[in-house]
Amino acid sequence: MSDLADEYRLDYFEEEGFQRLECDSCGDLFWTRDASRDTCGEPPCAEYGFIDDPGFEETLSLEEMRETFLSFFEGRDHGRIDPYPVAANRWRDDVLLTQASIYDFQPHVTSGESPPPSNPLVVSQPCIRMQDIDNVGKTGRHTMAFEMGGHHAFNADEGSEYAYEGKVYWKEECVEYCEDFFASLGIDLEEVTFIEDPWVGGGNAGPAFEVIYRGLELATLVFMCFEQDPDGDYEMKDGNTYSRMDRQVIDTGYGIERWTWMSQGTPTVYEAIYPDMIDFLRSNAGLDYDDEEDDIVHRAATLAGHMDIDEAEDIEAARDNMADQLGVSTTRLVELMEPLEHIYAIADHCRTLAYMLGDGIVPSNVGTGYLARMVLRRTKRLVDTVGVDAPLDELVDMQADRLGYTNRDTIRDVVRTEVEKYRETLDRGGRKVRQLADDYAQTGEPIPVRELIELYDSHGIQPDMVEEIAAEKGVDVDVPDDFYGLVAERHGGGQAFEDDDEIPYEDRLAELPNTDRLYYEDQQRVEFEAVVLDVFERENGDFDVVLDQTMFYPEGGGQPPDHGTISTDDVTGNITDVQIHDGVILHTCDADPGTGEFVRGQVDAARRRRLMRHHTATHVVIHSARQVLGEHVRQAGAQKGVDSSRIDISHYESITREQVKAIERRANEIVTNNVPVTQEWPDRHEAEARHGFDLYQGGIPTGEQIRLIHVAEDVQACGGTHVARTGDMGTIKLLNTERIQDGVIRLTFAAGDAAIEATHEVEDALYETAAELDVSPADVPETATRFFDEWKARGKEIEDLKEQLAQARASGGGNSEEAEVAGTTAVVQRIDADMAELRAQANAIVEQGSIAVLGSGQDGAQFVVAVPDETDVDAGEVVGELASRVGGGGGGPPDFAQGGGPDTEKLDGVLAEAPDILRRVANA
RNA sequence: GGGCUCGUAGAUCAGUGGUAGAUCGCUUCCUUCGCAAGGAAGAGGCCCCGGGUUCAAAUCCCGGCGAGUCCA
Repeated sequence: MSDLADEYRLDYFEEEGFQRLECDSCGDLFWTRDASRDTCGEPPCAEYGFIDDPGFEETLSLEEMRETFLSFFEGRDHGRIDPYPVAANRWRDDVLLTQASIYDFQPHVTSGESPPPSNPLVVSQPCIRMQDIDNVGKTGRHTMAFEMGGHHAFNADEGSEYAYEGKVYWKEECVEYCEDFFASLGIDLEEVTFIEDPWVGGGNAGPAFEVIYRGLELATLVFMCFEQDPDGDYEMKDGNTYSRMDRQVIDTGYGIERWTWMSQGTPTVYEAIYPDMIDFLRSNAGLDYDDEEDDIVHRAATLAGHMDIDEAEDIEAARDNMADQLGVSTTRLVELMEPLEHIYAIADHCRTLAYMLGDGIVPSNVGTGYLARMVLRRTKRLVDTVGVDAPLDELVDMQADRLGYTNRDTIRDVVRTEVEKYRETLDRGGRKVRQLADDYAQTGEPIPVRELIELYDSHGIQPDMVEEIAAEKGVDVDVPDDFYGLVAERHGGGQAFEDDDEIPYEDRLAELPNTDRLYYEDQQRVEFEAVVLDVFERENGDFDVVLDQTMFYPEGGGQPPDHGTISTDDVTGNITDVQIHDGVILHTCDADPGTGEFVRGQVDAARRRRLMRHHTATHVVIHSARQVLGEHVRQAGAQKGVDSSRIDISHYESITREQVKAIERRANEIVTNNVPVTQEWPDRHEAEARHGFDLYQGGIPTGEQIRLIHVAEDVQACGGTHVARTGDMGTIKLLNTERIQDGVIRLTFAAGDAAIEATHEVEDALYETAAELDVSPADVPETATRFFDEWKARGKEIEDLKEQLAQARASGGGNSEEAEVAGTTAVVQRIDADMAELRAQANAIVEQGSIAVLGSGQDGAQFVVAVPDETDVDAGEVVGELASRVGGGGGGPPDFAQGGGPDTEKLDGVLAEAPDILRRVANA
């Protein structure tokens, strides 16, 4: 095993007279110019040393700090690039949110597949880290939303075949840049420490420094140069072994907020970065502190570094400790600090929401939408707790305004919709808990944990809300410490792994050249000639054929593969599937054309035309949906087909019929305008700069160049095949909309002849209905309503008549037998009617004070037995006896029972025995 | 992507195999100059849809649709 220690021995440190020391308090190793230092300088080993005593020469706002950082590095040959969205899933599929500036360049740049937009480069990247959520407001330094300033350099060994090559700069230069930047802000470099803190993440690793100044970590310098390798020489803190790779990436993170805070020396970072919002919230919540109280708050701020819930094992103990040092009671400290902490958190969470919603995330119960929902609900709770009297959409808007978002109306609309949904959930939850509390109030037992878990997991009701409501009803609640652990347990741990499509002949494929993709050269052509490069026999007897070039479109981007034939002079084979693997296209064929043969290919033109129409229509539909519903609409999945296609879009409400029509109108306008559909292959960074990340509606392509499809003013990165002009689609028809998740709507549509076919189906159904009702199609809805109303009225009338008939029969005899049982008259009667009528009849007889035993031969043999009050005969038992004789069963309460069986022919005989049975039961 | 919960009168819900209920709201009448309130009577249900089990399903089972919620 190699030691990482050597990695930290820099010539720069040597030349500048640095010492490598060990922290007296935590034992971490660090580098410093000041040989007399005892500690590493980071809390909890030290306290904040800049509160009310700014650490830089100048006081800077967040905006000024960002600009200072960017222009410093720009002036040192770093290309300045625009920040990426906070929704990282817009350009990569392995994470949800952007958590660091290096995310912008993963995975394609860090892997060497694509070149960086500039090398070296500098960026100030908005990030969101949900894992810090509990620390926000408490430590004074943690924020969920923040800007990470990063200067990055991508190095690759000479001769390696990456999109970049050679050395830009490495550790020595990086540390020097960092120190120069500090120096440019006028600080004494003697006070800075570099703590050795190896970094591991996402299969890569490397040495790294945490850069500390006056108790605050201001930057992290990561030197990514290892990759996971079971035979590697370096064992890292995650327990895995790593080996050196042929790329070296400089990954730095400068907390722009913290640098701003350092320059101002305010009690917390929040007051430094959005002072106006903090002022607004404080005065709105009525938090006016006098000088003495203010003094406590300020002094507490210097100690707040200890509040980190990751570090401090017990937040209570940390508070006691602080109160002790400040000479006030813990209660008083909490009383002063807690409302402030809430306000800080509100400001931060609103900024987080502004980022998320501004980037088009729609609250939902899945993915990033769920995270947005969680943050919003938490924020709403804080706002209510601390007593801020302003609508949440206004608070989020303050941040959206500050951050310069242009879609502020949509953001507010989304927040209002979501707050309303939350209110309904709380209402529903409140009712549910009250009901439950009433139940337990009766028994006097506390509400059990089982119920609490159910309330939270299935209904989203927090245990503290249950406690609150239960307390009103005087019911105890026992919330266990490991509550959320118990919830997790209920979900089980099983994680299904998806099988990668392994190809048995992967090695041979790797040696074949990439197939020439003729379908990009001329998307309208369906015939071509090619040479067979290789043939692989599949297990089921089919063959996978590799050609030097092909017109067949392989499955991809939601577009199914082409079908068709390939033929030599001797053999013709049907192509049933086409797949692409690392640039090599496999044609699944039911015949073997023979390696080296010359083949003619013929694509199934009708199928392909339909797929192309649907693919272009997909672009047109999402473009129209964005125009009708708003810019936040984004593709959340799509599947093209031959008869219809579907596209899932993000949207926060269900879509109205009017909106569907508007989308359809807009889409067909584009069709009617008959504009050309064009493709181009620009450099990916150039394309991103020109069109933004909305390009990637259908997924993230790889490579230096990406293919763009232009349809009218719509531009999307897309690998599919398209019609030449929009008019070729003929027409676009939306067939259905459904809400497949909260916040995700599925639009099903058809284009061209498929649209006509789909319309015919709907019309056929309507015309058949109209013919059946004998009215014109336009009158169908009205007629259906009338029929339904009449049907209901008749049902009531029949019920009424049955009642009357029963009364009449009961008083007018009929074919009934009478017998004396238990001092009462028993009426035994056969009426071949349904159960409802039998019941009505039985009730009528009982009202006259007699026992009723009724049988029906309609629909098998059925009985109803009813007994007047205070007559000692169990109707249930009687029915049981009767029913068992016709091969069935029955039962019911003692005064009214029903039953039956299949043997209808025995009915009369059984009814004749009824008086005997009644007597037997009465005597029992 | 997975787990869980729920669909019954206009609203909120009870009913967990055996005659579909409560509260509020609604209609009419009584009391009142009128309103609020009170009293009396009444209307209002494809028990989400489709299959299955059963003599019998709102109730149990399966599938679908719709809503909610927790987690990745």
